[in-house]
Amino acid sequence: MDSTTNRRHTRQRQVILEEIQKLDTHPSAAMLYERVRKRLPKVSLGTVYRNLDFLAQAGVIQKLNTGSAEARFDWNPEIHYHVRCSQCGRVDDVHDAPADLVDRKINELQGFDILGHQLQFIGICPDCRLLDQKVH
Amino acid sequence: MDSTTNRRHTRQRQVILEEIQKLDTHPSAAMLYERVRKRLPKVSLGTVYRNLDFLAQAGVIQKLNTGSAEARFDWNPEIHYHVRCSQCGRVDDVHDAPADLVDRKINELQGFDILGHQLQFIGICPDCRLLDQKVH
DNA sequence: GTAACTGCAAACCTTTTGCACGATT
DNA sequence: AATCGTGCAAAAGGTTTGCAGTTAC
Repeated sequence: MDSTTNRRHTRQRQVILEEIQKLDTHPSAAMLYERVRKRLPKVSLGTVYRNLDFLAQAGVIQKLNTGSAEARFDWNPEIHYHVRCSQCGRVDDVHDAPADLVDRKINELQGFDILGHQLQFIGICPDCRLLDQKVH
Repeated sequence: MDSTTNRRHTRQRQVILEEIQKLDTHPSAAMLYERVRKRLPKVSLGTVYRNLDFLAQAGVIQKLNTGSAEARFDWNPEIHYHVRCSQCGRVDDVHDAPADLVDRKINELQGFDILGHQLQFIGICPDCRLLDQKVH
């Protein structure tokens, strides 16, 4: 699927995109599969993966690598930052931190051509902290 | 393996640590397994995984989540930044970028207790760029 | 009509785990 | 002696892929 490839507009691709765009929770492929399946019961997990990769390649959405094994997807392809809870895996966007913590004009670093960057804060989310307090 | 657990000093743990500390290449578990096996031919991959997790938990080394499926390990547990090549997966430390790009004193963000952060630049490494030029 | 896309299932890859044996304290 | 760690193999979890049939253009 290079840039010269024709792209076809399928119902599956459309629904997958719509479902991702409804969510601010940075869902995994499996979470999206569940939701898409409610609208297209015969859709396969393979199709979900293929389309998520396609959409990420095309720059329509963003694929996040979190600490866990599974990838998460973000409807917003712009560079922005995330906080991840080390206990439950919840991923939120960062709103109130400075938007340009990292200089976006860095385009060369130790011989690398820099294309982008990812910044992720790790912490304990409010829900997990409350749980902790009840346990101890 | 909580903090009250007794830790035993085994030959395997020692060798795994030594091998990681020899490398600046941020090896994966499988890469380390190959090297450790040259010194301890009967070592198992499970033992490598268990010890890498143990050492990371103990704060002796650092576990990195890169873009790919496999985790990489870094003998240096201090916060520092990485550049990853999106083509070959090579991971280098960032030396010449400001060490404190991100304010380490951020300890609260949208209700999260912040424990740390990870910053990773993504780009094309010198080797892959050269290859590209030869192909085109 | 043709190339792209899909569903299905099998395969793949990395990581984890159960268990019996072995080693460290 | 107690229990933590290891080797082995099987299983788990997430993702990719081959193939034959379907669909968009």
